[in-house]
Amino acid sequence: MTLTNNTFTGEYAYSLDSKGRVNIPAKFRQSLSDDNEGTFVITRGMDSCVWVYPLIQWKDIESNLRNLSSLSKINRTFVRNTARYASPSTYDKQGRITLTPSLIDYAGLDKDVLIVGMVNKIEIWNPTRLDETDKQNLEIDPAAYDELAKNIII
Amino acid sequence: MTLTNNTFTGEYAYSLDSKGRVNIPAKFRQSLSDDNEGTFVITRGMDSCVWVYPLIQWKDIESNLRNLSSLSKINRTFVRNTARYASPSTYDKQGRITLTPSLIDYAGLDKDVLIVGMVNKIEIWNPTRLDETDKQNLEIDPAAYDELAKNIII
DNA sequence: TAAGATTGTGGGTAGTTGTGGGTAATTTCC
DNA sequence: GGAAATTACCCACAACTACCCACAATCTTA
Repeated sequence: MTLTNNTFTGEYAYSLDSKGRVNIPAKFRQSLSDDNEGTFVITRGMDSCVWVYPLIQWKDIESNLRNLSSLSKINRTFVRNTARYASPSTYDKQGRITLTPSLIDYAGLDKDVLIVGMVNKIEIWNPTRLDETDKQNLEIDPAAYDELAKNIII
Repeated sequence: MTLTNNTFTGEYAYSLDSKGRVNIPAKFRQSLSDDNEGTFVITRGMDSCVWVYPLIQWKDIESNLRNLSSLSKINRTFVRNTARYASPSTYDKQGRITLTPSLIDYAGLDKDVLIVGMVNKIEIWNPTRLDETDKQNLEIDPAAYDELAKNIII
């Protein structure tokens, strides 16, 4: 059952095939609203994973980028860094999207991948790397958590 | 599949042939709306790369330039530098545009080039120069960068 | 519990895409 | 005006991609 459109939660162990395709969990596809036309935009995540946005979510980002004048150097850099690794991918009849070799390399993906719902987007991880990242995050500054707590009620 | 007209994202490694031709990635050509008549306007970028605009996007810039009064010195300089190096280029049956020797020289292009989608335009880079530019940009003011990122929820 | 539908995974094939080069038309220059 | 250089247009081909079908495992439902 779908709770809210374009909202993703949960974790799934799937596999990347020899052609660079990964299945998008059926639950995630069902959550996608029709105006996405079965399309996601994949890009580099801030951690070493792949970020997968529903198309309409990405379009929003895109229209913000479009309004940044290229006269400013910092704008150019920001637009370039954001747009450079992003590419749309429509899922096939079997529900798979194709990842670019460059993204597979960036995230260090192998056959086994972990797909994680991140509410408004999806992350694709090499399971080993996610473990390592988790461990590093244990050392996170408790003060930072307290700061977060001010902004969100859980 | 075309998501949005005249919108470009992603990075592609292509090659410049001995006749000064570069392929425009198929995805970019498909994104071009018909009123562009397969034509781009190529010019010098503000970084050391070539900027490639869809024709209609360029026309828009042109009309903005028209509104800048030549009474101001900075306006005159800006208009001159922008208009001076711009020339239209229609892609051939194989999807390639021809770059002028002057632009190839300006961007220091060699056989291998990197084509980067910048949302409303396209950049053509010598990969080495882009690397260098990336490194320099690490020294960019992080506060200003964060300010930008804050307004665009990624 | 059994039949049917759905889901994840693998692979084959036809069409598309990137790249190189050839030839005819056009332009430039002496 | 004619030769040389440049440009525009065409063809060829290897590599890649999108699309299709198949099948086993899982889940749903009666």
